[in-house]
Amino acid sequence: MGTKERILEAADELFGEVGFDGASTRKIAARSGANKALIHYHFKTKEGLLGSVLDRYYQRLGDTLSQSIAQSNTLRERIAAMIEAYSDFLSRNRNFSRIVQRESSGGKNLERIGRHMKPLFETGRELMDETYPGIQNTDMAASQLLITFYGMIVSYFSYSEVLSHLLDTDPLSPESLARRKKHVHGLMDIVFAAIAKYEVPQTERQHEIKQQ
Amino acid sequence: MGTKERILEAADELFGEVGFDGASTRKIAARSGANKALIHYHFKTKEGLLGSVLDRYYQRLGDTLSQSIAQSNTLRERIAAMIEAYSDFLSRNRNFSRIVQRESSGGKNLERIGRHMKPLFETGRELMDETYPGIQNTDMAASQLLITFYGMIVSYFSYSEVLSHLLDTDPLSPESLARRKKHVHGLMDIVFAAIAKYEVPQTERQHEIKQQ
Amino acid sequence: MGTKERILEAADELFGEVGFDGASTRKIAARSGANKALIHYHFKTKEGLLGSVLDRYYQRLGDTLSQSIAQSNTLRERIAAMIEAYSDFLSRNRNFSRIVQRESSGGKNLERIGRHMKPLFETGRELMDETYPGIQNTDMAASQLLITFYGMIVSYFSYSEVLSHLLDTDPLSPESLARRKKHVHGLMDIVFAAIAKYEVPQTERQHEIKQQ
Amino acid sequence: MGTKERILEAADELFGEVGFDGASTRKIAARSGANKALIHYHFKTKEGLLGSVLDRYYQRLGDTLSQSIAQSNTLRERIAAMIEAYSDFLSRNRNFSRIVQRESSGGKNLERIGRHMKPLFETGRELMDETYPGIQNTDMAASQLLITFYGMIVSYFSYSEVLSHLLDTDPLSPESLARRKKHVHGLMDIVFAAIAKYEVPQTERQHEIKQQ
DNA sequence: GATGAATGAGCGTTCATTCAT
DNA sequence: AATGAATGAACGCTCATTCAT
Repeated sequence: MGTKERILEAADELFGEVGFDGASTRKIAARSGANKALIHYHFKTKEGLLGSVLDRYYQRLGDTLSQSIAQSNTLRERIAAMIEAYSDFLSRNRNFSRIVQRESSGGKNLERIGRHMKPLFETGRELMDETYPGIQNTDMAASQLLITFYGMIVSYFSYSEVLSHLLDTDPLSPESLARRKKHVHGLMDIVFAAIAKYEVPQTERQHEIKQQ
Repeated sequence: MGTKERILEAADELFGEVGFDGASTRKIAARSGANKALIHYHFKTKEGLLGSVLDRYYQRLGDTLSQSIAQSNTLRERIAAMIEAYSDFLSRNRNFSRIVQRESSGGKNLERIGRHMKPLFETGRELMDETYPGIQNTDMAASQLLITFYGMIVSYFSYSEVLSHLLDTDPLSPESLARRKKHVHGLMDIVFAAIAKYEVPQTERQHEIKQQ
Repeated sequence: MGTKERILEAADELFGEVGFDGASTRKIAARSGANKALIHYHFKTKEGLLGSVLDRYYQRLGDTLSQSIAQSNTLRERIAAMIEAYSDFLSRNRNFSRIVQRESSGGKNLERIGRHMKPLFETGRELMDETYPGIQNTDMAASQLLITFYGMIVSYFSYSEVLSHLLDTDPLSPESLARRKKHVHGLMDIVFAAIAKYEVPQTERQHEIKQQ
Repeated sequence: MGTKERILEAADELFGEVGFDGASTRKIAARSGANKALIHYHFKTKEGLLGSVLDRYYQRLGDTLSQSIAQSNTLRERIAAMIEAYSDFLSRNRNFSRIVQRESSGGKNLERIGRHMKPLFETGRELMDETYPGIQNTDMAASQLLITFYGMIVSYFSYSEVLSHLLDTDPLSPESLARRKKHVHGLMDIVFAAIAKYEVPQTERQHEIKQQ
């Protein structure tokens, strides 16, 4: 592994552990075994380093999600696969959710995070609208549902350390993770069953008829 | 407003805007109009100041939630009222969710946050188990549902700044907030309708009968 | 002497010896015996410290020049006294000319130096025009003469270290300084004798007559 | 233009603009379009680069002065030509005076500057002593006059940026430069007229007679 | 001749904290 | 309760320079 990669790895860890402001370039250099000045040689600024860390994560996340969608057949399966993949990615990359969690509450990288999430969000929205066309313009609009699913998944990881104070078990143990996953899928089933019954708006139905 | 209170107010704002590490005692002193050394006179350390800010918030949150529950009659209403109150509290106290958001991803205040949330979490769990006794030991266990509801509510605020990049409208405008609220209530209705049908486990039902 | 004053003294010396960029806040702190952070506490920035050093010098220079002028009777004596005082001030404050020398060749303090020199320059100009009204609008205009006198005096000190390579004697020894001074006064005599013969412009002379 | 020459050019500019300490090898490399390490390949150290820049200037200055002297007939004309050429050289090479200005106030290149100026100074001195033999051992000794002329010329350029704050016009505009030049020549005339009357010391005159 | 990576020292500045008053 | 001065540690970053290729 090259020096640049080792710096990224160390920064990833430290940003996750103590946050952007809490991590110093000195500590990052020390952990990666690189010279302090090399960080600025490779990444210009500490901000730039965080940017690279985030870019790397979103690159991987994007790849993971595309693959998971590609392997599914029906639309309904794709939604489930996407949620499953996201959930798995977060549990495999604990630092990622921690970093995004903190940087999303204001900071210089909001725009970068937004830029990265936009295509993912759009893909999810289109997929949902296609699968459940009846939800458009209702309380269960695709964007609302996405935020809800995103929130119920991400929060479990973001707040896992608080949860370990509230629950009797370690929320990140394999058993706990499996239990959480079953809950998410169960809840998805309940919600999808409900919204499957939503009527497609009249105007759209006429439009469909005409096209036939 | 006394100097101590003004310091708390300034710290609250700055911790919310730039995070604990990003806020300096100098800036807090400047914004509150107090002398830098006074912060340590009143709060001993910067950590202690954050602790006081958090304590103040959880004190208010606890009061708000108790009141909202007290004003409801049926169990079902109490759950809804609690979720409603939490949601309103977060939208009225933007800095609170930002601070908790960041401090929950590791940090020295995890234990404090856990300590404050424990009674709220327990109240919620008991309320749910009482209202829907059938969910115990199922995928829709009270603790899972609470995490889910908490996540879908809190995330909307935590990620509001990212959402403003993903949506076409300001997620914190009164209209957007109202729309989100309708979605949360709608989703609650769907989920509660589903779990209301869960059968109470046999052993427990017998137990209930015996108590009668 | 207070700490702030000691910092100013040390900064004065180091700026003179190695220039603004060559002097580090660490060295200034070390030489003054003060804590490094105190420099920024008292002077905000290193720039600000240089500003204070310059202000202090120009304050003293202004006082010195006013006194020297006040003690003279005739106009002709005042000019000589001013030049004499300036010359003495530079020889007593070796660092001052070095600092001004360097900062005058571009830099952030040009405007400050200009601001300080303006009243001195104006005083000199008025004094000359009053004493030798005939020089106005000639090759020997007051402003040109001032620049010339200023240059021939200041350069001797600014370039003294180079001069010590060019001359056989130390240019700053009392004997050398005395010799230089005699030259300056001698040259002044020559020039003043010449410009004393300049005719006052016609229009002005008529004006004078009318006033009589 | 070769890379080495481009580096020299960039260093020249930057040393002139921000001084030796203010100019970094990185910026010099960037401006010249060369690799940072190449500077050390060609000039060994940053000091060495400054040395080369100065050498280049003094080479040109020496050539210019020799030519100007060569084209004059009488001794008196040669002195005037030399001063004229120096003055023109400074106005054509703004960075040169700035660099020398700063390096003359202490620094590691004092000796180098002295070495370069020595022959120029000696030439000037001999020329003056030859032309006005009466000034030897008087207040108007050749070395004093040279320093005076040098100072009144050089200062105008060194302090031009300060002067632009003191005067109403741009001191480097063609008009201002022409006006300054007329002043310098006028003053030279006054001084030369005066020293032309100085009696040659008795002993020397006898010496001269004997030589005839 | 030319380059990208690497280094150790040092930069100006800010930090939370202490203390005497 | 409040303040101005002071402190030592640490901050992000830039420096001139070296070296293998």
